[in-house]
Parts: sequence; C-alpha cells; structure tokens
Amino acid sequence: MSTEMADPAGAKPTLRDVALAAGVHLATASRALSDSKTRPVNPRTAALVRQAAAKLGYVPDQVARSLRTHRTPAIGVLIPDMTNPVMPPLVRGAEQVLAQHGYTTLFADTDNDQAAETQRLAMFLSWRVAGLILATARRDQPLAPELVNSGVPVVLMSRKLDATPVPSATIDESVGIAQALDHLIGLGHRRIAYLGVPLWTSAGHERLVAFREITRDRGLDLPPEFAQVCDGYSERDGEAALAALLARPDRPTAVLTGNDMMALGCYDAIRAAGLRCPADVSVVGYNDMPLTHRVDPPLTTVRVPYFDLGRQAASLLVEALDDRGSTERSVRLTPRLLVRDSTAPAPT
Amino acid sequence: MSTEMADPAGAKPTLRDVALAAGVHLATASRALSDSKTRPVNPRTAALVRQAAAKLGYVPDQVARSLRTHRTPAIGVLIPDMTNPVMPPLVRGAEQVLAQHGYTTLFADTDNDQAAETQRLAMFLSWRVAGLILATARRDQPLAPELVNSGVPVVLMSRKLDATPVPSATIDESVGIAQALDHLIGLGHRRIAYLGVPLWTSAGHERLVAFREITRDRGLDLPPEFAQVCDGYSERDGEAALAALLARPDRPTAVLTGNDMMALGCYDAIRAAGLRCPADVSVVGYNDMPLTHRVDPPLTTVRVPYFDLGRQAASLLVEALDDRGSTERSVRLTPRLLVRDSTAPAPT
DNA sequence: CTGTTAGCGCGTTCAC
DNA sequence: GTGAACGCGCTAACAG
Repeated sequence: MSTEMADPAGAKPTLRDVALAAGVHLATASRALSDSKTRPVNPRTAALVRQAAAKLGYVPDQVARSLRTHRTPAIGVLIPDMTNPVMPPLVRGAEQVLAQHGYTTLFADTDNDQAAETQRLAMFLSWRVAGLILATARRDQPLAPELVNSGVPVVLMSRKLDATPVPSATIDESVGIAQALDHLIGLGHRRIAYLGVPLWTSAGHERLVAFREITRDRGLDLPPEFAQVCDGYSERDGEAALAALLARPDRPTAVLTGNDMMALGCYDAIRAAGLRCPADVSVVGYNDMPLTHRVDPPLTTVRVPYFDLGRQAASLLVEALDDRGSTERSVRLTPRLLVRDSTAPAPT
Repeated sequence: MSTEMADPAGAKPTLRDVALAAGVHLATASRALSDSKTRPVNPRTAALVRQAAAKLGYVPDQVARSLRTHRTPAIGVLIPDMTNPVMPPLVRGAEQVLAQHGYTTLFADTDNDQAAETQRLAMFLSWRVAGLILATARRDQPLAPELVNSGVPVVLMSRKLDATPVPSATIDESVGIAQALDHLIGLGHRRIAYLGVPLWTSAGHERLVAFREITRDRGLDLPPEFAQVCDGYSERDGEAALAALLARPDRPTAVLTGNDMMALGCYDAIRAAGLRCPADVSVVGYNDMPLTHRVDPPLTTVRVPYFDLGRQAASLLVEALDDRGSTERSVRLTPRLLVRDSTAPAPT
C-alpha cells in the first residue's frame, strides 16, 4: 500500500509535515507561521509555508506549544451556579473578551459546593492556566492557599473579599440602593424595609450596609427589624420576611429586596395580607432578571450591567497578564434604577 | 544566596522534585501518583511519594502529560448564546458529568455568529480536545469539514442535523406538541394556531411538522395560515403573528407557540384585540423558562428537561470516548406539559 | 516491583 | 536570512 500522499483523514499533520511540504526547515516553518519578531523570515517563503499549512489542514498543537513556552493561553472561570440569572451574562461577557485576546475559557460550575470548587480549581491549575476569574468568592473566605502560592493571577467577578485585596470587577451597590431609596422617598415613603440576600457575598453585605447608611443619612428613623437579611434567595424567603413585617402596626409602605425573586415573593405576602402592590405597598427588586417586566405588576428594580461586568473582569485579567502583574487594579460599575409599576406614592 | 530549600513560593515543583524528595526514581513517582494499572507499585513507596507530593504542593502538569499521552482530557462546548434561557441548564448539566469523568470543559459562546464559531472551533481543535459538544448546529448546515476530518468525536446538544447522522441528545418534540394539542382539544378547542420559532434548528422544524401531523391526525381542519413560523424568537414576533390571526373572522381560540417569549407576546396581541386570555384565547408556551409561573396569567407551557439533556449529551460523549467510538448512539428525552392558567375551555 | 531510556510537538538558542 | 540541536514535563516502553 503506497501512502505517499498527504493524509487528510489520517494523523494530524505536524509542523514538520508542513516544513517538508514547503521545502523548508522545521524552524523556518515555525517562524513563518508565528511571524516571529526577533527572527524575520522571507515573505516569499513565509507565503509558501502558509500555503502548505493550509493545504495540509495544519493546526498548531497548543499543548506542545504551551509546554515549550510555559505560557498557556487559557483562563479558568469558576461559577457558583449557572442557574442564577446573573451568571449567564457575566460568563458571556468574560468569554467574549478572553477569546478576543486569544484565550480559551475553561469553565466550571461548582454548584455552590466547596469540594467541587476545590476539585475544579485543581483541574484548572493542572492545566497551568494563565489566570483565573472567580465568581464564587465568599466575603469571609480567603483565597485557597494552593491558589495564592500558585502565583496565578486572579480576578474576582461580581464579588469581593473582606480581608484580602484581590482585583475585582464589581458594582457600586450603594448607588443602586441610593437610587431605589431616593425614588421611594420621593414618592413620599418613610417606612421602608430592606429584605436582603445572605451576607456571605460582598454584594449582599454592601447592600445591607448601604441601606442602613443611606436611610440614616436621609433622616429615616427605622426600627431595626426593617433592615433584615433572609436565609436564602427565593420567593419564599422574601414572602416570609415581608409577611412578618406586614403584621406589625407600623408596617412598611415600601420594601426593597436584595434580588428580584424575593421581590416577587413580596407580591405574595402583600396579597396574602389583603393589601395591594403598589397601592398599599411599593416593591423594588434588584438585578432586573429576565421577565420581571412581565410580572404583575411590572417590577421596579435595579438593573445591574452584568454583561459589562464580565467583560471588565476579563479585561482586568488580560491587562494584568500583559503588564506582568503591574496593574493590580479593580473596577466598579454603576447600576441604574429601572422604574416600572410596582412603586407608587405612599398611601396617606 | 543559598537556595537549597524547597521553594513553595518559587517555581512549581516538578515530578522530578517529588521523586527526589521521596528518594525514588522519576518513573516510579509517576506510577505512584497515577496508580498505573499495568505497572503496580509498592503501596509503601506509593504512600511515600504521595506524601512528598503533598508536602511540596505538587500539581501534575496536564500540558506535559497530554503531549506525552496524546490524550487531552478536555471537551469543547459551543453555545450559540448564553442569554437564551435554555442554555444555562444545558451547560451546567454537561459540565457536571464531564468533570465527574475527569474532563475539563472548554467553553465558548459564539453569539450566533459564524465567524466566531469558526474561530472558537479552531481554538478547541488546537487544544486537541478529546471531544466536542455543539449546541450551535443548524439543520441545513453540515459539520465543518475541518471538524469532520479532524476525527474528533462530536455530540449535538438539543439540536440535530438533517443530512448527517451525528450522535445527539434531543427531546421528542412531537410528544410536547401532542400533549399541548391534546390538552387544548380536551378543552374543546378546534381552531388552534401554531406560531413557531425559526426553522433553522431541528427543534423548530420538528415542532412545526409535529403540529401539522398531529392536528391532521386529530381531525382538525385548519387553514394553512394557522401553522406558521415567525422570523425571530421575541415577544414582538409572537405578538405580530397572533395579531394578524386575531383579525380574521375565523380567529383561533387557542395558540401554541414555539417558545415562551412568543407566548407572552401573544398575551399582548390578545389584550390589544380587546380579548382576554384565557377566557377568549388560550395560550401554550414552550420551554418553561424562569418566571413563566409569575406572569399574568401564569403560562401553561411545555417543560423541557434541559439539565438532563446536558447531562445526557456529555454522557454520550464520555461513553464514545471510552468505547473508542463504537457506540455512536443518540438519546431522546421527553418533555411534559405543565398546565397553568393561560388555558381554559374554548369559548362557545 | 523499580530503574533506564527515549521522545511526544514545538519554540528557541545558537551557529552558519 | 536559514539550519541544527536541545529541552519543556511527563509517560511508555523495555530491561533488571
């Protein structure tokens, strides 16, 4: 069986095959394809090599290249749960700029599980990723030691750490809370409650702190129970918390929640108490997840630019990778209140 | 500067360092850590090696390993758009079983763009991925030639190809359509319309075909305009299509749509026509995206097990990889109608 | 059971 | 400008 022909269906062509076909040396082919700055190559031969490569369907072996160069153009992205509606735009944004810069995105969903996170992190590290984007960070939990002394650059996405200063792309939660509060106050509300998401994320914590500070700032004198944190993120959590508050004689006339699901749960509590939204109680959500414009009533909520946040997180990392770790800065984006129909003037 | 000590903060320890520390040969250390089946190693020395590895913080270099073994435990996952609510559970499911089997997930969002897809595919191929999961397939568009003669196993997720038989994990669309139709027919509806999603996905095509077949089967005599396909996937697309139908003297009393967004657009058309849902017109959606239970009225829709679909797609691929490509089978899951409040008995 | 040796595919340092 | 040699970190052979 004579097999003198190039075998498009057989083994993958290697750089040597390309060099052979182009009638040049291996090293020349290498330089031609990666147009080496240090060792320029004759344009004519370069064209020849490129032609041969195309003809053979040559695809450079990233694995071999990485081993040689000790640079792996791959970034690990760790997500706590893709089902969380804020995650898809985050990931989409990150992947977009990473690909733009030639990086491949290694993806993992940890399902909010510590063991899963450790396992995925080890995977990423064994791939010698050039950097890591973490959307899984908990405020109180420092970066894993194996991570810090691996020396791999890390950027936190939509999260921050309390103690350790790690570059991050986050939003200014106080702006979102302030806009929501001022909207409500402008509508004449004075008894405003906050039902927060859990505090183990920086976002959750900052929203609560912002609520406390800004209400004090605006001269609102609220009972401490009016600023509380729920156990979870669900409609049921929001419903239960508001139900308790509505039973009070000094019940709130408006409620601001840490996410949209809880806001929708508030709808249920209001209805169950024989009240109406927004006539009796105004509701403001957070995140502007899909379809919140279609619920009844359409939800007033704080829109967070998650897609941009993902892009920024990736940009930060790419920058750091280029500048050899000089610019370890963070970025902070601004959310914007979206007024719909779940807020109305305070009842008199 | 004497640097005789192990440097946990310096260069990554290599297998040789581990072997040295454990007082064994490089190859022995290799076998100990990957407990090679073919070449068993003394449990005592194995423990020694493992201990040394742990102490040094050794992380095996997957890049070097892949170069040597010609096996890259990485799977590329190509997604058309993470913003599409069906995608997150798909990806989550796939990543979960891939990680379970030791595979790293390479992720890319093509933004429904051909050029982006080509670029990402080239990336994946250059990484010598062991397999590919594609959620981007278009019915009429065969697999890219560079892909087919790369020989990399491919599984299609939630999509199929018309001409080429590629293993896939999909759902049985005819079951979903049949359940929806029988529900409507049971409610006394006879004039039922279908407003489909575009036909370039197998799912879109199969839903339309199923609608036509089943309505004929059930003896419904529908004008051809009652089964139509919209240009896009949005609320506006659904609204416009239904508005035209509602203007007819023989307007439908029920409408089934190719996705949930279009179903919600139908709500708008119904309201604009001075009619009510479900009293005058019943609506059934498709996919059961988040919050469809909270819209007004809560949407009756076909729930599709996307998370399982993702798991199955990955399982299919892992199987094929184990069996060396012997079992090139496909899998078909079953959707289930979720009856809520957007459907009611036909008006008399 | 363990040590020895060779080389995966590529980029880079030297010589020419 | 181009050719030759070397080695990245690891595992598959083959001895011993």
